[in-house]
Amino acid sequence: MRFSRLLIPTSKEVPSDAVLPSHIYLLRAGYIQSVGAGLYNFLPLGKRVLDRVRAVVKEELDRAGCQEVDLAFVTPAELWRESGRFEKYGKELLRFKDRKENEFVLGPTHEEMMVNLVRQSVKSYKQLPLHLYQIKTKFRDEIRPRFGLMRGREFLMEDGYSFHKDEEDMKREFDHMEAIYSRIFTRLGLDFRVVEADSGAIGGSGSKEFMVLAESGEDTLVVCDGCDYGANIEAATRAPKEGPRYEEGEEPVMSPGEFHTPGTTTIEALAEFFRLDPHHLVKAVAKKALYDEGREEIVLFFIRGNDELEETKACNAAGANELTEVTEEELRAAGLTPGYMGFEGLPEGIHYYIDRELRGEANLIMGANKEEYHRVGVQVPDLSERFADLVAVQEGDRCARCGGTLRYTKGIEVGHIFQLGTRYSEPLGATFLDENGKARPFVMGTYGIGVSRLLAAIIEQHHDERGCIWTRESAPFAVEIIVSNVKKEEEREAGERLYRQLLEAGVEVLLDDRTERFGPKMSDFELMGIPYGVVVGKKLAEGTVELITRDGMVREDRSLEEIVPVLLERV
RNA sequence: CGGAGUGUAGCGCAGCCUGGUAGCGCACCUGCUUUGGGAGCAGGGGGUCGAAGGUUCGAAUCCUUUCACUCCGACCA
Repeated sequence: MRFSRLLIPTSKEVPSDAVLPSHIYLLRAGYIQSVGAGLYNFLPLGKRVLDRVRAVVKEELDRAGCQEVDLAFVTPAELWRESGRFEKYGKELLRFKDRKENEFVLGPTHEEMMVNLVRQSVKSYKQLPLHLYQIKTKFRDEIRPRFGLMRGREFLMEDGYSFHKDEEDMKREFDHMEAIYSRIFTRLGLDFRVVEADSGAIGGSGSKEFMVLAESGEDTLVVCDGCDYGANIEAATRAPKEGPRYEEGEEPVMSPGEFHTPGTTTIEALAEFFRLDPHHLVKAVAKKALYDEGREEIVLFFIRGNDELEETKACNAAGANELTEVTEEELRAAGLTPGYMGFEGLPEGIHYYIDRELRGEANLIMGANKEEYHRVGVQVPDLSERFADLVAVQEGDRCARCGGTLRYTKGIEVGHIFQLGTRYSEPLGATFLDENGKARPFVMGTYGIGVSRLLAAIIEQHHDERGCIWTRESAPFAVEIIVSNVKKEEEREAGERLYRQLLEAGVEVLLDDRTERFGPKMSDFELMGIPYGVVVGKKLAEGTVELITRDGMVREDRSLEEIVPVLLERV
């Protein structure tokens, strides 16, 4: 295509609200245009990249035996009520009514729709397994959209759903999709890691996330330097934390009892007061848990003094939709004693959970539920239903698998696969007849790739101070021919000739035939990030052109005869 | 949802305090010159100043209401 005819509104100005390289460059290079909070238009260049990325996803999925479908974007609210997610999904669901006052939502994900489709058309185990997917716009009314394509409200997502006769076959497909997704991200040139994850609002048992490693990622990952363990902080586990080492006979031993501890409402103050490592102290974290139909209650979480509460884990333990902050006044109103709370002697009816690493521990200090008093020599009773994994893995903790050291790193979530089980098929009454003619709910898996987010992820990982650097399978064009001065007949003609040759060879090529000077053309080339550039200019007199590899801006002179074969070899 | 801030030409901004003909840079159009790193000169087009109401002889400017957007936090496949 000809640059002079393409709508590529590049800009020198850095958009004031953009901070991430991907956001800045995609806007400046004319890939996308902002239209509102979390809403973007894809301009010709952006659309080309989107189509290429989408094509890679489609090609791999089709080859893996998945079937593409396209479901309605507007979905009846009734389906969401059936699955129980109308409430649980919360404010992210954009709801509205049609002229007949029927309620609808814009699809943020399509489990309900897909189960509905399958329950109407699949009746026998002979039709299983079945994997259907679509690549479609989704809408989630995010609380705070930001970072351009990274977290938009409207975005393009590949969502796949597999249906199986049993757990075992579902797990087979889950592993299969892990391999397929890995192929997709590898083809797109991404450095990523597959990590264990929390299942969030989608539900289900096991889930894994595909994380593109980048400083600007919004997710914190825990990785092991000794093995290939990796997990989202929300789901990461560790070997039980070891306490401080003491000399023989130096370990703290306390006889049970209450102790007057004025002014020790924080762990630091308490550790100071007893001259003890916080490892021996029990921290109480209070949260307000929100449930369906607006029900809310105060829940307490007890963890070690040197640990931090991991909210997602805590939320799962409490079975709540959401946890929010609770004020000191609310705590007192519930009969609690902020700063001095412990799990013994709590008022009736207060729900609490204890971190599983505290099970069986003794010689602890914890609040006595009495102003200015702590209990010492506490032994944790075996209340099996109270224990849960509640704490955030910290840097330096030990790996549960190999004992190696755990570290944090940042990642961009570009894919997520779930072992769903019967989470949706059961409430929606989606069943098939097995070999014995018995009705059983489908066992499901669900899989998602953030296609538009991938554009941002690719740029986050592949850019320099001048602009984008697209990878081979994501680039809007493979080659850009830069005619240095189109008013020079010989340069223009040589450029045109090269352009025709590459087109005939089937190369996606962009010809910069604008009357601009050399400077702006080079800057635009660098900003847009097309992998290869060919400068037709000065050196034409010697029968050579300049081949530029965008990644690293490596320049080499090539004769007019060899330039086409050389390019064909590389793209 | 809490805190802060911004809405003036396509983009980035000044003007507002102290009311009196709506400006600057970039971009755009025309002409000439220039052409290997975001050119120069000359001329030109474009804005119901986010919206509604009020005060006033007169409102971008003061007052009230409202909408939108952004940032920080909480939150979030």
